Amino acid sequence: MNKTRKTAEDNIALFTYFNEIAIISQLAGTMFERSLPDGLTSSQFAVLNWFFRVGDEASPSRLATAFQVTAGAMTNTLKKLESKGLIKVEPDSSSGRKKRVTITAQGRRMRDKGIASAAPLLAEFAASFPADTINRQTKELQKVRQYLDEYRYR
Amino acid sequence: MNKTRKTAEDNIALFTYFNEIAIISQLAGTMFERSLPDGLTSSQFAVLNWFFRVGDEASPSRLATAFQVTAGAMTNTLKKLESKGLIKVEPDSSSGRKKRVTITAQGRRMRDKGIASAAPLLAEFAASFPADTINRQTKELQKVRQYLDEYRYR
DNA sequence: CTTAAATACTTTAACGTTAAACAGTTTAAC
DNA sequence: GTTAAACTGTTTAACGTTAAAGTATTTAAG
Repeated sequence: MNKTRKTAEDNIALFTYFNEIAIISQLAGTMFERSLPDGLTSSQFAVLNWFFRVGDEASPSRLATAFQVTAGAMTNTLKKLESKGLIKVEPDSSSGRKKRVTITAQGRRMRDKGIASAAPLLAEFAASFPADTINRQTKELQKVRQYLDEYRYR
Repeated sequence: MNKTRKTAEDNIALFTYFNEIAIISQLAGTMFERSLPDGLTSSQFAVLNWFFRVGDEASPSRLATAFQVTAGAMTNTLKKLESKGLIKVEPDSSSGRKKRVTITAQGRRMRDKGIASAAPLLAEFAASFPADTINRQTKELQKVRQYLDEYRYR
């Protein structure tokens, strides 16, 4: 088998790999979003959950970086959340171009409600896929993510 | 550690897992699409490549199923491909509601050009991630995909 | 100081997707 | 034969995203 041939096969394998990832992303995203309450989207929930996981305060750009979306996309998500009263967006006293984003009490309740709504879905999934299997795969995926993330800015 | 606590941790692990997948899907999709020639999108390329991988003839619904998109999305993709002369869409003589989709010679050339354009990207990736590692992960991802696919129609 | 560059965020247009409504065709039951 | 259900594909509106242009602010260089 010559080198060209091998490369061609590798390419097919990589297409398959990324195709599986794309389909899982799409199916899981749609299913998860449907399980959320009050028309909450995955993006919106992710932001609410960020406050639970990471901290009480954020800037739009920090959130955009955390979720790997453009600043424009985050502006849009934050607007929706703010109009629902789930977050508060204020000018940041430390800098006139920054904004200070915080979660409201209502936002915290919505995050908990989201967790509860999605729980059955996640529990069923967890029953089919052991936690340690998923955690191992997560570590492997993180390496791929990190690679792509660095490649992107070369 | 009680059961409720464990479930909460599992949920966080699953969020992380699906979040990694979503971000990889987005980054890889964007990067790959940028590497494609003549404004070809990932979806369009995927259809052209399907003809190479699977067979010479398809129906819109078969392609929609293969790529897990709605029929409407496939209609849109096929229209674009047809307007570029990369595929041919005809009525299917075997059934009045089906259509018969085939790739043109130009479409085959575009598929090859797409492969060539994306090759450097893929080669660099392949250099960082051994083929057998990727193939093992693909198998694991396929199980997850299959699960979601079945769950979806329950 | 002045000014150019970098930073933070918003706005707009374009794109691909979904869901839902729709039209035409085939299948199957009676 | 008639008719209801299932199937195949299209159209439309809405949505979240990106890229690019734009506004406002801060930083840094001269």
